[in-house]
Amino acid sequence: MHEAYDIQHVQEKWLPIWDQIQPFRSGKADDPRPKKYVLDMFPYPSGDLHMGHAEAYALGDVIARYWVQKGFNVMHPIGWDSFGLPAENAAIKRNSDPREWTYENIEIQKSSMRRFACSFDWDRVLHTSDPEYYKWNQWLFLEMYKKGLAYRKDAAVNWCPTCQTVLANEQVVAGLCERCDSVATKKKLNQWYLKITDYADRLLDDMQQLEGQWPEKVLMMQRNWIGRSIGAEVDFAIEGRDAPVTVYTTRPDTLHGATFMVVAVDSELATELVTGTGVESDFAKYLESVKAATDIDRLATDRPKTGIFLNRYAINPVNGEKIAIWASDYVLADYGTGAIMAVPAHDQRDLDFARAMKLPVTVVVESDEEDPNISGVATTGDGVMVNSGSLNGLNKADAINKIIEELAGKKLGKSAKNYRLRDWLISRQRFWGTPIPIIHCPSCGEVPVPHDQLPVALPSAKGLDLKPKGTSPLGAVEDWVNVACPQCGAAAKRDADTMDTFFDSSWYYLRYTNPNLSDQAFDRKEIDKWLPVDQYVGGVTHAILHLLYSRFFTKALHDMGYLGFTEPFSKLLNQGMVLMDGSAMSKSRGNLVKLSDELATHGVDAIRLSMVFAGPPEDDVDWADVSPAGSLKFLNRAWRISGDITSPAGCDFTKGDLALRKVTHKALHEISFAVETFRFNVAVARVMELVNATRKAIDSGCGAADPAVREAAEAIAISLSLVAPYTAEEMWERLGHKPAIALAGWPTIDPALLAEDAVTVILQINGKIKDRIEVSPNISETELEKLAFENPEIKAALAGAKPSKIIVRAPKLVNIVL
RNA sequence: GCCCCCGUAGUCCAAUGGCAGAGACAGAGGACUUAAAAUCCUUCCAGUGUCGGUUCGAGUCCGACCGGGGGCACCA
Repeated sequence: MHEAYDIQHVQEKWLPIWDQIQPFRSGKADDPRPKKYVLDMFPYPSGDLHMGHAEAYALGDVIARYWVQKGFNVMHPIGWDSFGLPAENAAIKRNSDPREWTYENIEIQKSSMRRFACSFDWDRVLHTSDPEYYKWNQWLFLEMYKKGLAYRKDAAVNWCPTCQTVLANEQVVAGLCERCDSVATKKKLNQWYLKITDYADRLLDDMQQLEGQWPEKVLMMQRNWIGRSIGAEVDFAIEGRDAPVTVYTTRPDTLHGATFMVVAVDSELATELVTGTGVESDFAKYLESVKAATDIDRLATDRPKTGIFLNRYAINPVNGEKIAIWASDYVLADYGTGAIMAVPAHDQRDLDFARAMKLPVTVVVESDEEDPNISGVATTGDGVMVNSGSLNGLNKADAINKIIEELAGKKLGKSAKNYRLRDWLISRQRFWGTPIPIIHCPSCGEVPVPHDQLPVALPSAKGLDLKPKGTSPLGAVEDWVNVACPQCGAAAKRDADTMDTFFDSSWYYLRYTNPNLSDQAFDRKEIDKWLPVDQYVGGVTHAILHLLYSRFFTKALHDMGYLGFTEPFSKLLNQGMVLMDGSAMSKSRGNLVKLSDELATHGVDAIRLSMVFAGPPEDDVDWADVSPAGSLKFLNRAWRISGDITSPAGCDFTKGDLALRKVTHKALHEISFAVETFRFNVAVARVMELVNATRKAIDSGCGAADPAVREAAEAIAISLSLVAPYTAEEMWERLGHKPAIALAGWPTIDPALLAEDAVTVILQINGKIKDRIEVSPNISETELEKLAFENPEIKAALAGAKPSKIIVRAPKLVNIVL
């Protein structure tokens, strides 16, 4: 019988020893190693860890442990994103305080992480629901308030009728609440916003720094989300109104083709324009019907155009034509100026509207395509300007430049930019979040809570009705909400809303530098030492929200003088999801795989290895495709080698078998390269090869006593320590070393051992392989060419024919072209 | 509708423009065993979605199409 190691025993054996050694503490002041900040996205404490966590932390650990082996002072912290709705919902169900559920779950996850052998620095833990943390949320909010980055406004906001709270734009997905999939509605409310739009250009332009360091997909998603558009603003005089109406257009070149104007029906402008026209009641009816429609209705792509003529006219500034003003819901009140010039010939939406309302269509760009009047298809491409006065004959780009110049000269327009990005709504009408540190005073208005009164702590939820009812439960806590105004002392009320939890996670990576600091959010000296994050690891689900907000916070803090950098995460790795049979795991789907079951059956190392080896880290892992049993088999195979070694620890490797030494050094070299380029699956494959080669050397080669075999075994153990820490530690002990292998150090690679003695050269004729020859890797091109022509196969194939071209790539191939 | 990514054995996946197969899963056969498990060894299988181009040479670069996935979407 072949021995196999006892997984559970090995796990229990090493955990207390590692607790003692603490190989991953990064807080020592005199640490001479260069720094590396490796960060895993922190979890939400929603019960025990699941398969997705296991994948994410297995991958993050490969990176963190690799850099430790390479001699870096790695900060690899963990914390909990512990405010949020699930805790509140659980509290409602259990009739308890959200704190109980939250901190219970944190303890459960913490002990699972320890067992999973995550290389976290347990001295740097934070929870966003601790008053010591959210105090600094409040401080940060007030700093932003001072700078005008936090402000209140009335607006129609997204509202989830089930969660009974407002939602950020980013939290409405296809018209549904991202959390509970209820149809989101609109509600007019006075709410707190952060002015992220002030940073739109920098959020876009700074992505240059991230090119090649972040997944292209994420950069693309952020670009799409910010949605910068470049165009012009044009003033249209309005009959019977002193001030003109400004429209935004990306196609000022088509201004001569503007045959009507459309204003957003739900804009103040529309209401103002309709007043006194006699169509007020029809307008009101239309507005009501639009308001009744949900976002779902609005998103229907083939929805017919609707609208109402406002019985008023604008004057086209370039040709003096009187054009009708309509109100419609296809123009958005909160984008651009809420009013557009309609050019039906060259914009499909305008054309659809014109055809529905029987409005004129004037072609001003001539192209090969059919007249939109006939085809019903707007021509949106480039062409030659016609019917456009001074622009006639120009192409699109030239016409845009010229018209903007002309309009600017007459003070009728200018170039302009617009963004799809909107300001970030952060008020939430829920209990389990950071209270907004503002006091509303009847005479002083909004008053910030003075710094020495922070944190504004959450009261106990005891006896509180947390059920969603549209206003914050905090408003009902009399002795909490009623306070004296810090300015005039009069009776005033606290703002009862709490902050979006994305606020909490937008700066937590700064706090890890000293999570226990009590007089500041963070210490600039520590920040300068550790930040920016060298490697961020997390799911692509946060590609827009969390990453965009964090980038915004970093830039805002930079501008306030608190940070010396403008991008928080230098490198980003997005791991894929763990699926089962092709779809996301869920209880209702019946394809849930429990992490605890998998760990009990196969052990921590085999599960970690399976996650890492399943494929490229960015790809989804289908658990149906992986074999944890196979992983365990391999680990046993590797472990057995450590027991076969008969040479003493510390023996001289240079006396070992040269062939195996070369294999070992080449493997180490390739494993390093694969890890640094995130091809962890390839790195594992290389370790497997090394194990196979070592097995062969022991059984039928140089034998177990050869120092090269020990060298190989130690290389295997150290490589495996990135993925399978228990097995690696066990091997290390059997090899006669003391723990922890995590600190063993990456073996030094001897470049001389990477050089091949002989390489195979391919000999081709017309790209077809005729023969292979062994040559020295240092062979010159002329020498190689000579050898090729001396080769019998080549000679035979050539049969005296004269080559027209000879390609020599020493020491790889010779291709003779006839 | 606009934009992005991906198509390699039965499966998951490797391959700085240079021998398509590194590694694994599954399958088949064998060794060991009274037998099984475990272990070890051997082995089968595709020519890279399709068509065209660039090149001495294309899985890799370019173009079109087909298929799959994703982002944005009445954003003027």
